[in-house]
Amino acid sequence: MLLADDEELIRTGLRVIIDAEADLEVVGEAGDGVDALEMVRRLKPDVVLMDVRMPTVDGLEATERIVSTVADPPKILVVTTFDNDEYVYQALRAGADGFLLKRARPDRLLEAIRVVVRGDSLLFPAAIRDLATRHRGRPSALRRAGLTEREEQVLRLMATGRTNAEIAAELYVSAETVKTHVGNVLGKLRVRDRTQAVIAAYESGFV
Amino acid sequence: MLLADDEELIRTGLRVIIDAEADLEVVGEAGDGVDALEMVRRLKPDVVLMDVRMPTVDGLEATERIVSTVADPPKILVVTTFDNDEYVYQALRAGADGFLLKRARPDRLLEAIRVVVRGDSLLFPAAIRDLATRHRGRPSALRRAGLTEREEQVLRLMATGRTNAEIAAELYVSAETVKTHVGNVLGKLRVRDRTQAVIAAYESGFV
DNA sequence: CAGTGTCTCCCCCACGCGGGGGAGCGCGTC
DNA sequence: GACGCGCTCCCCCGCGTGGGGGAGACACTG
Repeated sequence: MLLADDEELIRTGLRVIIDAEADLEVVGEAGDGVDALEMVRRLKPDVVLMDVRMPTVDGLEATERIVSTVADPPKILVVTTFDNDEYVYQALRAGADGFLLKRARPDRLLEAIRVVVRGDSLLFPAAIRDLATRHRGRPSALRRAGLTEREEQVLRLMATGRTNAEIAAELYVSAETVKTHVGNVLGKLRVRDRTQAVIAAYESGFV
Repeated sequence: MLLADDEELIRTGLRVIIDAEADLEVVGEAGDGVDALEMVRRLKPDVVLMDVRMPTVDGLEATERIVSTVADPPKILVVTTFDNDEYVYQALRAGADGFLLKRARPDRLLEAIRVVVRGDSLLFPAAIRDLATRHRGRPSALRRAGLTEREEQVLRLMATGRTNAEIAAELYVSAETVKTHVGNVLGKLRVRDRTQAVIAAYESGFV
């Protein structure tokens, strides 16, 4: 396992916790993203505990580079301090295998590591759930907006970046008809323009 | 624990697996969303295994209703058949505590249940990860688009649904300046209009 | 049967938006 | 100092967009 964190104190703490386990072993420590990438290539660890905020290259960028450039990349657990951290999704999109809070209890930390090592699963700490669900309530808003089937179709096509003319061609109707549907969607969603409608669609998980 | 699935075969299979465990007990079975909601109110289970596709009210809607209307709601594990199921995010946003594939091995299923019961954690099966990371590669596209700091600011404000004039007011610059930045953003992201730019921002995890 | 709702199409009009061009300023680099 | 670059501001122009109005066809329901 490789530890990547710019604070030595954190690295030491993690090392103590991890080395106490018979089945886990720390093979190296990196202080920034560049070091992390280099050490991954050289030491070929099976797991990396990756801090987000680091000098030179942050943990997200490092994760992305590792996943996209290293053959048979290690499992990467992104570790961060704040539970309201907006990096969660970005971490997963960058190719991380898991996400964890630094203040998690050691047994949870070890469990997360084992889960990631063993299978290919993601373990989310509790507080992170809020990030996934922070937009709750709103889907109902969109759901209860009472969009008709046609209006939903149009909204979906709007959310692909199409113009009214393109939507019209896609649905085999006139552009005027699409305009009507779009207008109805905007009214029902109580938004000003198509951009806000698309945002509402994304925020509510509609797309 | 409550099982909610429209296929009796599935319910039976789950019941057999679960009842074999000493610490887990199935207290009821629901065949659709309405039943599930009613039984949650009546039986007050601590966990619900919720299928997505069900008659009357689907599992997502049922989850949302339970979470938003039941006092002290049970933990809800959404169970689905397909690993390319786009319902994952919607499930989490609806308030589900976890997501699981039906074809998961029984021990994984039981582990997921225990994780959800014990703490408040989310367990993602492997294939689900692709959903979180399906837009990978693209963030780099956006990242490598070479947006300047100001352009990033403008893009973020665009992604909140603001007009150029509002962005201008927010940044204390003229609307013409904002137009220039917007134009640069569109060019660098290779998109046609602000709606597509916002979509790109969402798809790449920029927001 | 009448009423409601949805989908379809049309008109006019104001305006935000994006594309084209140019231009000055401050900054750091070579 | 020259140069590149980012930020700022301005012009004109075409057009997609959204708001206002109306209207006919069809299906479903009370």
